[in-house]
Amino acid sequence: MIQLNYKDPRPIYEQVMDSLRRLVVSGVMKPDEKLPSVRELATSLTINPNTIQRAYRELETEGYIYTVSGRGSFVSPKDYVKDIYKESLLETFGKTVSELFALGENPETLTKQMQTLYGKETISHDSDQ
Amino acid sequence: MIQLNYKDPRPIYEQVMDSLRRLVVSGVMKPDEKLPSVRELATSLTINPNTIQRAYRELETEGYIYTVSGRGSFVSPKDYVKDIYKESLLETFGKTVSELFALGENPETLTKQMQTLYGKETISHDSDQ
DNA sequence: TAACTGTATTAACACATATAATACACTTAA
DNA sequence: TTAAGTGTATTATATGTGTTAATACAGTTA
Repeated sequence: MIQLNYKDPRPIYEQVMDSLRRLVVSGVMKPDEKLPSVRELATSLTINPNTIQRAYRELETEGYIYTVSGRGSFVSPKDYVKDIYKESLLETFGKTVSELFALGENPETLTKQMQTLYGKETISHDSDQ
Repeated sequence: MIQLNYKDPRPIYEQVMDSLRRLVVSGVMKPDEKLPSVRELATSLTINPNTIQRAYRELETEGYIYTVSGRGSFVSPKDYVKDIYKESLLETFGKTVSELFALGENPETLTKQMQTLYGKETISHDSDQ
Protein backbone atom coordinates (compact mmCIF):
# COMPACT_ATOMS: atom_id res chain seq x y z
CA MET A 1 0.00 0.00 0.00
CA ILE A 2 2.90 2.34 0.82
CA GLN A 3 6.33 2.10 -0.77
CA LEU A 4 9.35 3.74 0.83
CA ASN A 5 12.30 4.71 -1.31
CA TYR A 6 15.52 5.11 0.63
CA LYS A 7 17.29 6.59 -2.39
CA ASP A 8 14.77 9.43 -2.29
CA PRO A 9 16.38 12.40 -0.52
CA ARG A 10 13.07 13.39 1.06
CA PRO A 11 12.48 12.39 4.69
CA ILE A 12 10.48 9.24 5.34
CA TYR A 13 7.61 11.07 7.02
CA GLU A 14 7.12 13.13 3.86
CA GLN A 15 7.08 10.04 1.67
CA VAL A 16 4.47 8.51 3.96
CA MET A 17 2.44 11.73 3.78
CA ASP A 18 2.61 11.71 -0.02
CA SER A 19 1.46 8.11 -0.26
CA LEU A 20 -1.43 8.57 2.13
CA ARG A 21 -2.44 11.87 0.54
CA ARG A 22 -2.70 10.16 -2.82
CA LEU A 23 -4.66 7.21 -1.44
CA VAL A 24 -7.10 9.61 0.20
CA VAL A 25 -7.48 12.00 -2.72
CA SER A 26 -7.79 9.31 -5.38
CA GLY A 27 -10.62 7.68 -3.46
CA VAL A 28 -8.79 4.42 -2.85
CA MET A 29 -9.37 5.18 0.81
CA LYS A 30 -12.96 6.21 1.47
CA PRO A 31 -14.17 9.06 3.70
CA ASP A 32 -14.30 8.11 7.38
CA GLU A 33 -12.32 4.95 6.67
CA LYS A 34 -9.92 4.12 9.47
CA LEU A 35 -6.22 4.44 8.76
CA PRO A 36 -3.85 1.81 10.13
CA SER A 37 -2.79 2.63 13.67
CA VAL A 38 0.48 4.42 14.23
CA ARG A 39 2.16 1.33 15.68
CA GLU A 40 0.68 -1.00 13.07
CA LEU A 41 1.86 1.04 10.08
CA ALA A 42 5.24 1.58 11.69
CA THR A 43 5.69 -2.15 12.14
CA SER A 44 4.62 -3.00 8.59
CA LEU A 45 7.04 -0.40 7.13
CA THR A 46 9.77 -1.35 9.63
CA ILE A 47 10.20 2.23 10.79
CA ASN A 48 9.77 4.04 14.08
CA PRO A 49 6.26 4.87 15.36
CA ASN A 50 7.35 8.46 15.96
CA THR A 51 7.93 8.87 12.24
CA ILE A 52 4.40 7.73 11.44
CA GLN A 53 3.04 9.88 14.21
CA ARG A 54 4.61 12.90 12.62
CA ALA A 55 3.16 12.07 9.21
CA TYR A 56 -0.32 11.69 10.74
CA ARG A 57 0.01 14.90 12.75
CA GLU A 58 0.93 16.92 9.69
CA LEU A 59 -1.73 15.29 7.50
CA GLU A 60 -4.27 16.27 10.13
CA THR A 61 -2.96 19.84 10.11
CA GLU A 62 -3.36 19.89 6.33
CA GLY A 63 -6.90 18.59 6.69
CA TYR A 64 -6.60 15.24 4.90
CA ILE A 65 -7.31 13.13 7.97
CA TYR A 66 -8.90 13.64 11.39
CA THR A 67 -8.27 11.97 14.71
CA VAL A 68 -10.54 10.68 17.44
CA SER A 69 -8.71 10.32 20.70
CA GLY A 70 -8.35 6.69 21.72
CA ARG A 71 -10.04 5.43 18.56
CA GLY A 72 -7.71 6.22 15.72
CA SER A 73 -7.23 8.37 12.61
CA PHE A 74 -9.72 8.58 9.78
CA VAL A 75 -10.03 9.92 6.24
CA SER A 76 -11.61 13.38 6.02
CA PRO A 77 -14.81 13.99 3.98
CA LYS A 78 -14.17 13.50 0.26
CA ASP A 79 -15.08 16.89 -1.17
CA TYR A 80 -12.96 18.82 1.26
CA VAL A 81 -9.94 16.59 0.68
CA LYS A 82 -10.18 16.86 -3.10
CA ASP A 83 -10.57 20.62 -2.92
CA ILE A 84 -7.47 21.31 -0.89
CA TYR A 85 -5.39 18.96 -3.03
CA LYS A 86 -6.63 20.45 -6.29
CA GLU A 87 -5.94 23.91 -4.96
CA SER A 88 -2.31 23.04 -4.26
CA LEU A 89 -1.93 21.51 -7.74
CA LEU A 90 -3.47 24.56 -9.39
CA GLU A 91 -1.02 26.78 -7.56
CA THR A 92 1.90 24.76 -8.92
CA PHE A 93 0.27 24.81 -12.35
CA GLY A 94 0.00 28.60 -12.30
CA LYS A 95 3.55 29.17 -11.20
CA THR A 96 4.97 26.77 -13.78
CA VAL A 97 2.93 28.17 -16.64
CA SER A 98 3.86 31.75 -15.73
CA GLU A 99 7.54 30.88 -15.79
CA LEU A 100 7.19 29.12 -19.13
CA PHE A 101 5.47 32.18 -20.59
CA ALA A 102 8.25 34.36 -19.25
CA LEU A 103 10.68 32.18 -21.21
CA GLY A 104 8.80 32.74 -24.44
CA GLU A 105 6.60 29.65 -24.49
CA ASN A 106 3.14 30.30 -25.92
CA PRO A 107 -0.27 28.97 -24.81
CA GLU A 108 -0.80 26.98 -28.01
CA THR A 109 2.21 24.74 -27.44
CA LEU A 110 1.25 24.06 -23.84
CA THR A 111 -2.36 23.37 -24.81
CA LYS A 112 -1.21 20.80 -27.33
CA GLN A 113 1.02 19.22 -24.72
CA MET A 114 -1.96 19.11 -22.37
CA GLN A 115 -4.19 17.46 -24.94
CA THR A 116 -1.62 14.75 -25.49
CA LEU A 117 -1.62 14.03 -21.76
CA TYR A 118 -5.42 14.13 -21.63
CA GLY A 119 -5.51 11.57 -24.42
CA LYS A 120 -3.30 9.20 -22.46
CA GLU A 121 -5.55 9.68 -19.43
CA THR A 122 -8.80 8.80 -21.21
CA ILE A 123 -7.42 6.08 -23.47
CA SER A 124 -6.25 4.23 -20.40
CA HIS A 125 -9.89 3.45 -19.54
CA ASP A 126 -10.22 1.27 -22.64
CA SER A 127 -6.81 -0.29 -22.27
CA ASP A 128 -6.33 -3.65 -20.53
CA GLN A 129 -2.97 -2.63 -19.06
CA MET B 1 20.36 41.29 -7.12
CA ILE B 2 19.95 38.30 -4.79
CA GLN B 3 17.52 38.22 -1.87
CA LEU B 4 17.92 35.68 0.91
CA ASN B 5 14.91 34.66 2.96
CA TYR B 6 15.78 33.17 6.31
CA LYS B 7 12.16 32.13 6.92
CA ASP B 8 12.48 29.91 3.83
CA PRO B 9 13.17 26.36 5.01
CA ARG B 10 15.40 25.70 1.99
CA PRO B 11 19.15 25.91 2.54
CA ILE B 12 20.89 29.15 1.60
CA TYR B 13 22.95 27.59 -1.17
CA GLU B 14 19.73 26.46 -2.89
CA GLN B 15 18.23 29.93 -2.64
CA VAL B 16 21.38 31.36 -4.17
CA MET B 17 21.22 28.76 -6.94
CA ASP B 18 17.58 29.64 -7.66
CA SER B 19 18.30 33.36 -7.87
CA LEU B 20 21.29 32.94 -10.15
CA ARG B 21 19.49 30.38 -12.32
CA ARG B 22 16.69 32.86 -12.88
CA LEU B 23 19.07 35.73 -13.65
CA VAL B 24 20.86 33.55 -16.16
CA VAL B 25 17.78 32.05 -17.80
CA SER B 26 15.84 35.31 -18.02
CA GLY B 27 18.72 36.96 -19.82
CA VAL B 28 19.38 39.54 -17.12
CA MET B 29 22.85 38.06 -17.04
CA LYS B 30 24.29 37.64 -20.51
CA PRO B 31 26.22 34.65 -21.89
CA ASP B 32 29.90 34.72 -20.93
CA GLU B 33 29.23 37.48 -18.43
CA LYS B 34 31.35 37.13 -15.31
CA LEU B 35 29.60 36.24 -12.08
CA PRO B 36 30.71 37.94 -8.88
CA SER B 37 33.62 36.12 -7.29
CA VAL B 38 32.92 33.63 -4.52
CA ARG B 39 34.37 35.90 -1.85
CA GLU B 40 32.73 39.04 -3.25
CA LEU B 41 29.22 37.56 -3.34
CA ALA B 42 29.71 35.97 0.07
CA THR B 43 30.66 39.35 1.53
CA SER B 44 27.75 41.20 -0.07
CA LEU B 45 25.26 38.60 1.21
CA THR B 46 26.99 38.34 4.59
CA ILE B 47 27.33 34.60 4.36
CA ASN B 48 30.24 32.17 4.26
CA PRO B 49 32.29 31.79 1.04
CA ASN B 50 31.95 28.01 1.27
CA THR B 51 28.19 28.37 0.86
CA ILE B 52 28.61 30.36 -2.35
CA GLN B 53 31.23 27.93 -3.54
CA ARG B 54 28.75 25.11 -3.18
CA ALA B 55 26.09 27.02 -5.12
CA TYR B 56 28.56 27.71 -7.94
CA ARG B 57 29.80 24.11 -7.99
CA GLU B 58 26.29 22.73 -8.35
CA LEU B 59 25.25 25.34 -10.92
CA GLU B 60 28.27 24.27 -12.96
CA THR B 61 27.25 20.63 -12.65
CA GLU B 62 23.78 21.58 -13.91
CA GLY B 63 25.34 23.44 -16.82
CA TYR B 64 24.16 26.98 -16.08
CA ILE B 65 27.63 28.39 -15.51
CA TYR B 66 31.20 27.43 -16.34
CA THR B 67 34.46 28.08 -14.59
CA VAL B 68 37.90 29.10 -15.79
CA SER B 69 40.57 28.30 -13.27
CA GLY B 70 42.04 31.45 -11.76
CA ARG B 71 39.74 33.76 -13.75
CA GLY B 72 36.28 33.19 -12.38
CA SER B 73 32.84 31.79 -13.16
CA PHE B 74 30.82 32.78 -16.21
CA VAL B 75 27.31 32.40 -17.64
CA SER B 76 26.93 29.48 -20.06
CA PRO B 77 25.79 30.03 -23.69
CA LYS B 78 22.19 31.24 -23.79
CA ASP B 79 20.47 28.57 -25.83
CA TYR B 80 21.80 25.71 -23.78
CA VAL B 81 20.84 27.37 -20.51
CA LYS B 82 17.31 28.12 -21.65
CA ASP B 83 16.85 24.60 -22.95
CA ILE B 84 17.75 22.79 -19.76
CA TYR B 85 15.61 25.15 -17.67
CA LYS B 86 12.61 24.85 -19.98
CA GLU B 87 12.96 21.11 -19.95
CA SER B 88 12.73 20.99 -16.16
CA LEU B 89 9.70 23.30 -16.18
CA LEU B 90 7.96 21.19 -18.82
CA GLU B 91 8.50 18.10 -16.72
CA THR B 92 6.80 19.78 -13.75
CA PHE B 93 4.05 20.98 -16.08
CA GLY B 94 3.40 17.45 -17.33
CA LYS B 95 3.27 15.88 -13.91
CA THR B 96 0.95 18.55 -12.52
CA VAL B 97 -1.43 18.43 -15.46
CA SER B 98 -1.58 14.63 -15.35
CA GLU B 99 -2.51 14.71 -11.68
CA LEU B 100 -5.17 17.35 -12.31
CA PHE B 101 -6.68 15.21 -15.06
CA ALA B 102 -6.68 12.22 -12.74
CA LEU B 103 -8.77 14.31 -10.32
CA GLY B 104 -11.36 15.05 -12.96
CA GLU B 105 -10.12 18.41 -14.20
CA ASN B 106 -10.59 18.91 -17.94
CA PRO B 107 -8.29 20.55 -20.53
CA GLU B 108 -10.72 23.40 -21.20
CA THR B 109 -10.61 24.73 -17.65
CA LEU B 110 -6.83 24.60 -17.56
CA THR B 111 -6.55 26.24 -20.97
CA LYS B 112 -8.73 29.13 -19.78
CA GLN B 113 -6.58 29.45 -16.68
CA MET B 114 -3.50 29.53 -18.91
CA GLN B 115 -4.92 32.22 -21.15
CA THR B 116 -5.62 34.40 -18.12
CA LEU B 117 -2.00 34.07 -17.08
CA TYR B 118 -0.80 34.73 -20.61
CA GLY B 119 -2.87 37.90 -20.64
CA LYS B 120 -1.16 39.16 -17.50
CA GLU B 121 2.20 38.34 -19.02
CA THR B 122 1.67 40.32 -22.24
CA ILE B 123 -0.30 43.21 -20.74
CA SER B 124 2.61 43.92 -18.43
CA HIS B 125 4.62 45.16 -21.42
CA ASP B 126 2.25 48.11 -21.84
CA SER B 127 1.89 48.77 -18.15
CA ASP B 128 4.01 51.37 -16.39
CA GLN B 129 4.19 49.37 -13.16
C1' DT C 1 -9.75 -5.09 33.38
C1' DA C 2 -6.95 -5.80 29.24
C1' DA C 3 -5.73 -4.42 24.92
C1' DC C 4 -6.07 -1.22 21.77
C1' DT C 5 -5.97 3.82 20.27
C1' DG C 6 -3.24 8.68 19.79
C1' DT C 7 0.05 11.58 22.15
C1' DA C 8 4.17 13.33 24.72
C1' DT C 9 8.80 13.23 26.46
C1' DT C 10 13.64 12.38 26.75
C1' DA C 11 17.93 10.62 25.06
C1' DA C 12 21.02 9.30 21.52
C1' DC C 13 22.83 9.10 16.91
C1' DA C 14 23.48 10.31 11.92
C1' DC C 15 23.46 13.60 8.53
C1' DA C 16 23.12 18.12 6.19
C1' DT C 17 23.87 22.93 6.56
C1' DA C 18 26.70 26.67 7.66
C1' DT C 19 30.56 29.04 9.58
C1' DA C 20 35.52 29.68 10.35
C1' DA C 21 40.26 29.56 9.38
C1' DT C 22 43.66 28.18 6.30
C1' DA C 23 46.17 26.66 2.32
C1' DC C 24 47.14 25.95 -2.63
C1' DA C 25 47.29 26.51 -7.72
C1' DC C 26 46.11 29.43 -11.42
C1' DT C 27 45.60 34.14 -13.79
C1' DT C 28 46.23 38.90 -14.40
C1' DA C 29 48.07 43.33 -14.02
C1' DA C 30 51.51 46.34 -12.08
C1' DT D 1 58.69 38.76 -10.81
C1' DT D 2 55.43 40.09 -7.48
C1' DA D 3 50.97 41.14 -5.56
C1' DA D 4 46.30 40.64 -5.72
C1' DG D 5 42.54 38.39 -7.39
C1' DT D 6 40.43 33.99 -9.07
C1' DG D 7 38.37 28.96 -7.87
C1' DT D 8 39.16 24.96 -4.96
C1' DA D 9 40.19 21.89 -0.94
C1' DT D 10 40.58 20.68 3.88
C1' DT D 11 39.67 20.46 8.72
C1' DA D 12 37.14 21.68 12.74
C1' DT D 13 33.06 23.22 15.02
C1' DA D 14 28.22 24.37 15.84
C1' DT D 15 23.48 23.83 14.86
C1' DG D 16 19.24 21.88 13.18
C1' DT D 17 16.56 18.07 11.29
C1' DG D 18 15.39 13.36 10.80
C1' DT D 19 15.17 9.00 12.93
C1' DT D 20 15.31 5.56 16.32
C1' DA D 21 14.52 3.96 21.03
C1' DA D 22 12.33 3.43 25.36
C1' DT D 23 8.77 4.92 28.16
C1' DA D 24 4.66 6.93 29.95
C1' DC D 25 -0.12 8.63 29.98
C1' DA D 26 -5.05 9.35 28.80
C1' DG D 27 -8.98 7.94 26.15
C1' DT D 28 -11.75 3.94 23.96
C1' DT D 29 -13.56 -0.58 23.41
C1' DA D 30 -14.62 -5.35 24.07
